[in-house]
Amino acid sequence: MSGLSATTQSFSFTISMDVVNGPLNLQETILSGQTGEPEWLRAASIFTDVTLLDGTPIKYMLSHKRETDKFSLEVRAIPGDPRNQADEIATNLKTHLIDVLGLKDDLNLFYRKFAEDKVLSLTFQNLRGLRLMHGTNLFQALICSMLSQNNSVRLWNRSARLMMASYGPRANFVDGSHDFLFPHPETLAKLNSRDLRSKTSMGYRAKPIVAVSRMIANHQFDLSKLANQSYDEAKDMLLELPGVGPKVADCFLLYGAGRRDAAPVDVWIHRIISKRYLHGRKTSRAKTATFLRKRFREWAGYAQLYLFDYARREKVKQTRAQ
DNA sequence: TCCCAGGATCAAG
DNA sequence: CTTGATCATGGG
Repeated sequence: MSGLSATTQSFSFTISMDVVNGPLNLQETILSGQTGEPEWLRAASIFTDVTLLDGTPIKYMLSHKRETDKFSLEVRAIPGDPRNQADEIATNLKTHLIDVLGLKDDLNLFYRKFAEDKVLSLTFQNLRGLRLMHGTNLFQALICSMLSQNNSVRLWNRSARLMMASYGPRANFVDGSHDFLFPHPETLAKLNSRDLRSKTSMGYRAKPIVAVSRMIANHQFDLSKLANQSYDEAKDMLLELPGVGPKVADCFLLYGAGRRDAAPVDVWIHRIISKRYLHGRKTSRAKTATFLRKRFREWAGYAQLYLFDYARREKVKQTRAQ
C-alpha cells in the first residue's frame, strides 16, 4: 500500500432505462422553457448540468440515442470530490436523473387518456417524449419563475446565469474546471436591489427578488412547508409574496414543487385555450386556469406543457409564413 | 420606432 | 370583478 487514497477521475457510463415505461425526448424536454431551473447548457446534442449529490457537486454531460422509445442515456460524470466512489456517483446520478427528467411519469397513459381530445392529441406526435422536469432546489425554482414574468425564455435564463456567476457558490471539479451554483437566499438577502439589477439586467424584478430572499433567509417564509398543503392553500401563501402572481405561483408549484395539478397560464396558454377550447370567447386568465385544472386534473401540468409548446410552434410557423 | 416576451401591481371604472 | 398604465431589458 502506498498510503495514497484512491481518487476518482472523470468517467463515463450508460443508463439503460428499460425499467422506465414510456418515451423520452431529451431535447424537447430541456429546451421547453420550464422555470424550475436555468436551461441546461447545450453543445450540439450534449447537455451539461451541475447538481449537488449528497451535498457535493457533480458535473455531468448527457446525451442519448435518437430513438425516443427504449432510450438509453450516455453520461459523462466529473466529480467535484475525488474521494467519492465512481459506482456510488453513478447510482446516485441515475436516481437523480429519473427524478429531474420525470422518467417515472407514465407518458403512454397520458397519451391514451386524452387520445380523444381533438386539440391536445394534435400535439402528441411532434412532442412525443416531452416530459415535465422536477426542480432540485425550491428557492432556485421560485426565483427563476419570478425572473420569467413578462420576459423571454432567453432573457430570464441569461439573468439566472448572471446571478449564479456573480453571487453563486463556486464548485470545483476534478478535471480542473469550475462552475457556479445558484446563490443562497442568505446571499441575495444582503444585496441592495440596485446592485443586483445592474449585474444581472433583470430590471424591475430585482426589488421583489431581494425582498423574497430576505423573507426566506430570516424564516419569515418557508417554501418546504408548502408541500403539505392543498393546492389552494399553497397558492394563497405564494400570492402573498411580492412579485409573485398567479402565473409565477403556478410555475413554482409545477416545476419547482412538482405538483402536476398546477397549470401556469401565460399569454400562449390563454390564447390557445380560449381559441380552441372555449370557441374564441374572451375570458380572463383566471377562468382559463380553472378550466385547465378541471378538465385535466392530475394531468393539468402536462396538458399545459404540451399546449404551450404547441402554441409557440404555431406562432413560429405563422411568422415564417409571412 | 414600436411591439413583444411563459406578468404583477395599483388605481379607476 | 374587469380594464389600463406602468414597470426594465433586449430582440425582432
